[in-house]
Parts: sequence; structure tokens; C-alpha cells
Amino acid sequence: MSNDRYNPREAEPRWQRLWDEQGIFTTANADPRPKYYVLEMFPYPSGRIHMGHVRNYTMGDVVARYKRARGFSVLHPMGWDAFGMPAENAAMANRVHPKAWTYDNIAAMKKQLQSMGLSLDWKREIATCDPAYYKHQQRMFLDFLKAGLVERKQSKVNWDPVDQTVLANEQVIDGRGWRSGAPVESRELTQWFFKISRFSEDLLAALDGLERWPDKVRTMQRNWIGRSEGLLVRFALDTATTPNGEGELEIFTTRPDTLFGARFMALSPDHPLAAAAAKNNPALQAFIAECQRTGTAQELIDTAEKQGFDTGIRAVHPFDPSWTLPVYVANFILMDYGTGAIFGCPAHDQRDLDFVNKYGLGNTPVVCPEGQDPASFVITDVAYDGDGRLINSRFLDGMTIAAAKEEVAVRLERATLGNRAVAQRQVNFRLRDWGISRQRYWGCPIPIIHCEVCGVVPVPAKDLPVRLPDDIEFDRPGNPLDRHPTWKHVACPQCGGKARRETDTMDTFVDSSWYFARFTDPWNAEAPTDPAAANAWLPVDQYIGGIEHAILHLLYSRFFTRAMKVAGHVGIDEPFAGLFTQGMVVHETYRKADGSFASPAEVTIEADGEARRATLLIDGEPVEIGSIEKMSKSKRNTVDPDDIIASYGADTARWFMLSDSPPDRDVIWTEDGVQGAWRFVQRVWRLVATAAPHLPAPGTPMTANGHIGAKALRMIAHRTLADVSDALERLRFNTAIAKLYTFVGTLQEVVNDPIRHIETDPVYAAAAREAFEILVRLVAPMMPHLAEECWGALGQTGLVSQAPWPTVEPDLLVEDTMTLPVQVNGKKRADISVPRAARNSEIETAVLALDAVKRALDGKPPRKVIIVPQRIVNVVG
RNA sequence: GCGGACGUGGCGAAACUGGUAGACGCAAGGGACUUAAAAUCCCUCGAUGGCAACGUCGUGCGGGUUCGAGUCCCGCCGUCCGCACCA
Repeated sequence: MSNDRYNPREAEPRWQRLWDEQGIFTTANADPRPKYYVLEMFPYPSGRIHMGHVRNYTMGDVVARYKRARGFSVLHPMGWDAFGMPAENAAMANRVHPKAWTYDNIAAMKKQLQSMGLSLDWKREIATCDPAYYKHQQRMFLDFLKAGLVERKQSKVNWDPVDQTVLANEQVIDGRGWRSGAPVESRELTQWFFKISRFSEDLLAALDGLERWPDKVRTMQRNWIGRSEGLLVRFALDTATTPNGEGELEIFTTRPDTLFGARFMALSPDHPLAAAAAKNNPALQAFIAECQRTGTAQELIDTAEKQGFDTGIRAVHPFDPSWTLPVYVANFILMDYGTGAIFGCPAHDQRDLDFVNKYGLGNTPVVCPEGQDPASFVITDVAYDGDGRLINSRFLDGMTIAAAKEEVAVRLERATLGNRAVAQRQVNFRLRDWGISRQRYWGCPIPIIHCEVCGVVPVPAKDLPVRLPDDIEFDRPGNPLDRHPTWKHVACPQCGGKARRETDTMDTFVDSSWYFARFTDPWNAEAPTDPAAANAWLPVDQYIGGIEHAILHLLYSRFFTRAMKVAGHVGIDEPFAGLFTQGMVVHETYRKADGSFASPAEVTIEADGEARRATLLIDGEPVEIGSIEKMSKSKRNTVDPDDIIASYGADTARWFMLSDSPPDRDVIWTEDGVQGAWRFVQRVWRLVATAAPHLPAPGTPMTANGHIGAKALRMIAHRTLADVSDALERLRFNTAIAKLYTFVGTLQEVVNDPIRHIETDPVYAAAAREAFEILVRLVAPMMPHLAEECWGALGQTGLVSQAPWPTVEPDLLVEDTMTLPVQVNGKKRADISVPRAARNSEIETAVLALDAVKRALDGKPPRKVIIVPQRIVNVVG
């Protein structure tokens, strides 16, 4: 019996060094074996990894190691999402250069990742802030510009007047800038846009083909893209009432069936007709200004009352020239959806109903639910948007909604106003173009020059990359590029005249929209990709990351891949064939008497029977054990991966991250759980070290047939092998681990009592060797260091990281006798053991002879006996 | 408001396409070893009745389909997530 403990502190760095020296995780593009590309979302170099990274990268590493053992040429790279605001904030706070800060962080985090024992190909490492990377991004910007996929236009943005920059919607909290706390203004700025909406239809349709994506993510993207079919309808205007004799107003509707329920028209405050009407109407001007001031804050939008202002303009109903409708400007109409104008049908739209109830415009129900008497169907406070038949609608009466929509469309397509059809079918999308301009220093420069004579001029390809200047000042808010003394001044590439550089940089989501493609040929100095290499590796077979990127990053990447295809850099549409979104790492919180939080490292927990009590280590002050929350600095409930790896080793951390909870759900980090994983590490080592001296040499042939004990052991080993393989294929790490616990329990029995068995019985010992070798190889993807150590102890000279996955012998999965549960009337009463080959009639006789069955049947004859092969017997009495 | 997911012991959870509910882990309790502790090993562990054999109940609640439902269907309740004035 070996009493030596396994010491990960000594063993883990030793194996990491050896793997590195032998370069066994380096991947060659020329490898002829079938490919497998596994990728985890690359980290932002904040300076330290957190437990979420440990979980994410462990999962990817298990897949990589498993697929490698299965004979695939595995691409498993890592890089850094290295541009972004935190580097600039650090520069402002600590007077460090963003570049130095970023590269220091990269070095620190790389060391941490390496201590996890990840099987990464570090030769392909990239950082998005490297000019060798962003050079190609700039080139693609120009490619896209040429292909008509980039546009420069005015748009409304969230402007932080203190930091003097545009903020993304998610950076605006309660109407204030997340950093400065200043009220955010709505500004019109000229911005660069990627025309993602060009691909709306395709991005939506292709979701159906992404079968290895979570339904949840696909649903979220579907909703985000937001396709709706409707009708563009041109209403004639009474020119006597319009400011400049305007003759028509175009609206978009998805409910043309409710046209006879119309009570008013409404314009967005940003609509040109609203502006025209306001020109000589100060009250309307004031109303519009008030609407625009409300801005983008969600809370305000939620609580804002529906408000409108009658412009005095009158529109004519398309089916009845004598029927006119008032045209309002209303605060709830968005300019950038549809045409920025609607017709209001209050009976069947809650917003319109709220509106008319405020202004006393009344309503007419035009859709009556089935089974309701139309005569008594009245709408007061709740609009009806369900199914039904048309009423109060002249020629549409009695039709279904679908039929009425079609009838209206057909009639209005035929009708004319001016010389054009009154209506036209249109598909609308919620998805807007992607504004990528940021007034920031630490980002990829947009390769454009503005010339006073030539206008907007692309930077010539030979002048790429447009490098960020290093000599910048962060003493003031705003964009340092814009106030740099020399950088932006440049000669126009076309006329040679005075010109200035674009000082905006790209949204950092652009950087992460193509890194997965760059990994396929990261050394390429000439082009973003080698299309041959990219097409060979892509799509990523398994992408793993957090659900928080369900829309933005994943949608942008899908767009970017299509745009890269247009520009000839790749030949595919979809970047990620398989997507897995892992859950968060959560931990209890500890609250001190003064309301502040204590960190797990500062408290000690005592179990007092059923109850648990927490006290501060430093002075024994009791602390309250609070709710379980996502690990965060503010709640101070974080656990530092460095500490865990230093005291337990990477294998323990990896194992714990995978056990207990299903990988897509949150996992609760507990000290007890880590202890359990640690115990298991030691247990495996003890078992292997104890058994190894008694096992025959590696490669001893198997002659187990006929040997009861050896056959049984082999069957368990192969059953475990089959189950674990299946679980890993489906990323069910927690169930794979449960099977391994059970298997180790079995091997414990083998070693415990009948240890003489292994020593004296060569057939049994050979089976035990096989079982141990299977165990070590099954454990290897999850605990690679321990597995190497055990592999050596078993007398193997190679690396288990390079050993092939064991092969299942199908014969060993088939039981000779099977134990069937026996039910009477659906309730389990007994078990019965029958030979595998038993006929149903034999089983039935044996079952009916059971005491428990007779008792349950109370002496009566059975009405029916159902035998489900291999599964169950149910006697119906 | 719209959309989606989920609800199983003290806790995290398992249960393939309807077929033994609670595998495995954690916690808890008991035992062995030890002067003692740690470590390790063994046993018990859904509720309830019974000395026991054994029985009854049990997968959020109420119905239904089925020989058989955690799983399928209908209606509720609750939790979480996403989107949100999208016409």
C-alpha cells in the first residue's frame, strides 16, 4: 500500500513543461487527419482570470483533449480581446499607457492560463491590439466599403457630455453614463455603419440550420432580427390642411385588416411632416422638443404617458374618400421603424387605445372573437389582439383576420394614388445597421481620410495599417486622437492636399467578429486569411462561451463571416457550427453587521448540526450568510483561481468545475465541493499506486473469457468507457464524472479485499490492468496532470495526452442474464433474473410464479402480461 | 406586456426515444483504525406506518391520455432569463 500523497504543486508544472517541450499541442495546417476546431470565447485582458474563465476553458480543453484522443487534428487556439475602455480608464486613473497596461495584463493572464494545463496551441496566439492583427481588420473595412457593406450616415447616439464620447445602449444606466454619471444626451452624429441589415433575411433563415446551437440563443436572435410582414399604405392628405401642400402620408402596418377601425394617424416627432407642420406652430415645436428631450432612458420610456399633438392635418381613408382622420404627432412613434408614421386602430392595439382614451377619440371594434356577439362586443380599457372575424368593416365583414389582410392588400395594390399603387407589401426588420464609430483611443483606427476637396477617401492598401500613435495624453476627457497635435493631419492620398484622418476608432465588437478566422492562419502578413486554410478549418465545430453574448457578438460574427465571404476571405456563411453556452460560477455572500460584504477568504464556516454559521477570521465577529450570487467584485464573493491552483492544483479546480452541475447551468462554488474533488484526486492516485505493482506488464494479452471475476470487471470497464464517451460527445461533463466516480468505487473494491486476487490470478490481474488503463485515459481530458502521473505509474512510457482513446468491445456491453423489474398494475413489486435469450412465454411463466406477483394479484388470474424487451414486465390484473 | 426556459430528498443533481424515481457528489448520522486528532476505509440516509416481513404516499398544484407518466396533453401557481412603445 502506497502512502505517498500525490503532490500537484510538484507534478503539474513538470508535466506542463514536458508538454511544452515536446510541442504536442501545436497544430499543423497540413495535418491530413479529419479536423476538429474547438474554441472558447477569448478573454478581455483585465489582468486576472476568474472562475468563469476556469470553467469555460476547462470545458473547451476537455473537448480538445477528447477529440485529439479520438484521432482528430484539433485546432485549439487562444488570444486576447485586447482593445477597449478599461485600458483607457486605467490610463486616466493610474497614468499608465493603455498599451503597457494591456500587455502586462496579457502576460499575467497567460501565465495563469498556462497553470491550468490547457492543451492550447500558443503558437497561434493573437492580440487584437496588435497592428499585425488590426491591419487586416482595416483592410476588410475597406473591402466592405467597396462592396457596399459600409455606409456613413447621420444617426442618433447616446452622448456622454462629460466623457465626450458615444455610449452604447448597454452603457447607459437610468439615463446616465455608466462611468461619468452625467445625464446622457441624444445627439445626431455622422457615424460609420456596417450594413448588417443587408443580411437580415439570411441571418434569420440560416438560424434554422444551426442545429447544434441552443434553441434559446436562436430564439433570442430571431426576436432581435424581428421580421414582420406588412403593408406600406399611402394615405392621401387633404392638401388644404397641409403646411406645404403635401399630398400623401405613407405608413407601415402589420394589421391592414383593421383599417376600418382607424381613428387617427400618428407621426414620429422626428418625421419630416411633423417638422414642416411645426414650422409656423410654436406650440407644436415645443411639444416636439419635449419629446426629443425624453431621450433613451428605459425607465422614462416605460412610464411615459402616451401623448400627442393634433397637427390639424387631415388624412383620407383609402377606402372612403369622405372619411378623414386627424394626424397627430405622438411621442410613442419611432422614426427608425417602418416609415415613422402609423394609422391608429385603438380597439386592437393597446398603445393606440391608451392614446384615444386620453384624447377622447373613441374606438370601433372590427375583430370579434369567436363565440362573442358582435352587437355587444365593446372595447373600453383593454385592446383585443386575438383571433376572430371581421365586423363593422363593410366588404371585410365575416372574414378571418388572414383573409381580410389579403383582401385589403389585393385591393390597395390595385388602387392608385397619383400614378402609383396605394399599397405595397413589405417585410420589415427590427434589426438596425451596426454603428461602429467610437470616440475612443484604444481601438482599431478607421482607415479613412477626410479631404476638403475629395471628400471621404479610403487609406490606400499600401499605407495600412493606420497605426495608433503612442504619444498620447489622457489628462482630459474625450478622444485623445482628436486632439493629438500631428497624428490626424495628413496629405490626401488622391490630391495631395490638406486632409485629416478619421479620429474615431471601431467598436471592439468588430475585433472579436473575425478572430476565429484569423486563428486558422495567424502568421499571414499579406491578408486577413488564407482562404484555403480558413475553409479547411471553419466552421468552428464547438464554440463555448457565456450566454451574455447570445445576440451581439454571435450575430456580429455571423454578419462578418458573410461579409468576409463577399470580399473573398472565406467561403462559408456560418462561423460556428456548434455553440454551447455555459452557466456562471456563483457563490454565497457574507454580510457584516455594518452591511458591507466580507470575502470568502475572510470568513470561516462552522457546521453546527444542520445549521451553518459564519464568522470573521480576524476577530470572530459573526457574519450573515446571504444569498448565492454571481461572483463579483461588488459582492466580494469571488474566489481567486490562483489561490485554488496553489493549494489544490489545477486538476482539482478543473474537476470541480465540471462535476455537480450540468455545464449549461450555474455552478455553486463551495469549499466542501472543492474538498470532494481534492479527495477524489488523491483517491485515484492511491488506487493506481496501490494496484500498479501487482499488475502484469503493459500489453499483456487478455484471456478473460470464462473467468467470472475478470469478465465481470471487463464488462464494467467497457460499460463505463461507452457511457463516458457518450457523455463527453454530448458535453454532459457532470454525468461523465458520475460514471467515473462509480467506476473508481468498483476498482476500490477490486483493490480492497481481493488484493490477493490480483497478485495470484493472472487472468484477473490482466483484466484489472485493462480497467486501470481505461480509467486513466477516461480521466485524462479532465485531469490531465494526474492522468500523466498515473499513466507513468502503470508502466507506460509515452504521454497519456497522446494516447488514443480506448476502444469499446461491443460484446462486453451485452449482459448474459438480465434483471427485469416486475410491475403489477404499474407498481413495482419484484425483480426477476432471466437469461438474455429467454422467450416471452418463459418470462411470463416465471413472473406469474413469483410470490410478490401472486400476492398483488390476490389470487386472481392476470388479464394481460406486457413484456417490453430488455426493459420491464407489467402484469395487468 | 411579448417570448423562452425551468420547478425532483437537507443541498447540487441523475433518469437514453413513456418503462425500477432519487445514480453520483456534498452535508448529516453511525462504526473501524488511532493514546487522540487528521487522513483513510465500511455502513445508513425521500416521507410515513410496522418489532419485522412488508405496506402506503411521493418528481410545484389540479385534471387527462396510457398496461405504465418526472417524461406526453390541457388548465393553474411559482422562479429565472431575454426583449420591450417595433405599428
